[in-house]
Amino acid sequence: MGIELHNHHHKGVSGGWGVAAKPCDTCKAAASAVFCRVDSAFLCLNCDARIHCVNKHARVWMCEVCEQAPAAVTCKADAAALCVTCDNDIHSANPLARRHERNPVEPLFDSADSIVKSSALNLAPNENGSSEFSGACQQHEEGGVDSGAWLMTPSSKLSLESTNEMKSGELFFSEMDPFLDFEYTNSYPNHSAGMDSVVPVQTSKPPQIQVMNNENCFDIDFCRSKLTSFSYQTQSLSQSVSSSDVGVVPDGKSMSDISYPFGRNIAGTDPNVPVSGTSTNQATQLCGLDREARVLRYREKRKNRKFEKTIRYHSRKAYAETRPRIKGRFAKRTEVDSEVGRLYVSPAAFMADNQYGVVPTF
DNA sequence: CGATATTAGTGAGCCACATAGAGGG
DNA sequence: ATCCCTCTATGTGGCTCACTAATAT
Repeated sequence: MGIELHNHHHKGVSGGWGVAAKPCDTCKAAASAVFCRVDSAFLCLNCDARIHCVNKHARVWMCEVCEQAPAAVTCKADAAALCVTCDNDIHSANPLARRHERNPVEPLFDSADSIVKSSALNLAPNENGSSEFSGACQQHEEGGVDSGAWLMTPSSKLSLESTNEMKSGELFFSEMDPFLDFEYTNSYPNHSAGMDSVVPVQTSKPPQIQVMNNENCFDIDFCRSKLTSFSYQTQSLSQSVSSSDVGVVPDGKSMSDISYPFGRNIAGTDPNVPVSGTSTNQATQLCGLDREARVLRYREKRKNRKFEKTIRYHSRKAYAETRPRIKGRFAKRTEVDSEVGRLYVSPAAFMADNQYGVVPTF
């Protein structure tokens, strides 16, 4: 059941820009959630649980963007696990993206399904009717240290979002790229540094991070600790929205977990997983094609967004780079300069070397 | 703790000239 | 309709300077 919905959303929204998520190599029906390195197989949660209940091979989550390849890194700013291709694609788009802090993804050895479920369990309301997460949130808001929200797994992120929505009714815009679309007023400790908050300074090591080996690889605890240690200031989110995109994706009725397919299982779609309340179910049902289209449009827009200077005419760039300057300003080219310039580098040759469109002028 | 000085960061503007594109013949 | 020519606006990178913010005294 959960897998079916999972798959549905893979194809509809998060499934790699219209491309269906990679199917499970075993059942061929559900979308793969993890990749087993030992077996070289893509597995859905159910098959993974069945196969790896005994043989606990090292597996990794699927890339959250393309869902076609195993994740290779986790991006702190995007709060996502990405494959090598998507990582290169996304984080080479602009200087801001390049500054995103990424860490090698660490394999999981427990059943992915159990991890998902344990995440949900940790989100179950306690006696006070609030989840552990909300407590962590509260602690954070009371002066706690940002404990690395970016380290959440897809499932835990979703759980967090849905729980948060259930609790406060506020939107949780995890889908948004916070550093590009919002003005966070205080979401991160070092926000005063402006865009430098892209790579937040960690004054204290997040509890869910464990140094695994001498290769500076972090063990991202995909199980439970991330949920309880995670903290986020939803208030700052809801109050600091400034982008026109904001009104596009989260509609206040549905979950904002489109990019976190694994989490759907715990969002009320898996009968085996306890979910606090029915609002998430209702919210899921309210996910319409319109919203999916909006989300898709947003993600495409975000993916293609570039903040660096766009060179429209490479030929002009080539000329500008070869032109003589005086204190940075373009200077008149003397005959000597012209000769030197031609001998030194011909813009046409430069463009030809760089495979630009050449407009011969010499 | 407030005032002043210093440092750091940011963005607009300038320059010459090849070229894209519009317009006319 | 097509081609050719002329003219104009555009875009290009490195540097300076003015301004603001942050930090130090």
